[in-house]
Amino acid sequence: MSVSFNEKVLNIVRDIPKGKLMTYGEVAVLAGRPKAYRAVGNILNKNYDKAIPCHRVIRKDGSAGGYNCGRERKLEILKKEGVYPDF
DNA sequence: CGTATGACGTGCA
DNA sequence: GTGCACGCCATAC
Repeated sequence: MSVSFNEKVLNIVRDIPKGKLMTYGEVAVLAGRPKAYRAVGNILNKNYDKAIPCHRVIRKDGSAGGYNCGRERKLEILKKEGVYPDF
């Protein structure tokens, strides 16, 4: 394994285009571990990077979940992006 | 190494 | 629709 699951997740999340929403499950699948959605959240939580739009990663329910910078901030950004999860 | 925790997901009452 | 329990993976202690 040249790359760790952690790097893959961060890479995928970082590659999320503006106005696009992704769920932890989707990211986990693209990372190669469809059942590691738990780990995906943990990785983002501990490895939150400024270049990574983790605010574009939400739950399957459409809920924002959480955000290191503040859950409200996440919703604010999503709303600004025009991708507000109004499910 | 084993237990506990966490930005989750699904199932059942 | 809401709440609780179980399962899954990675990290921390």
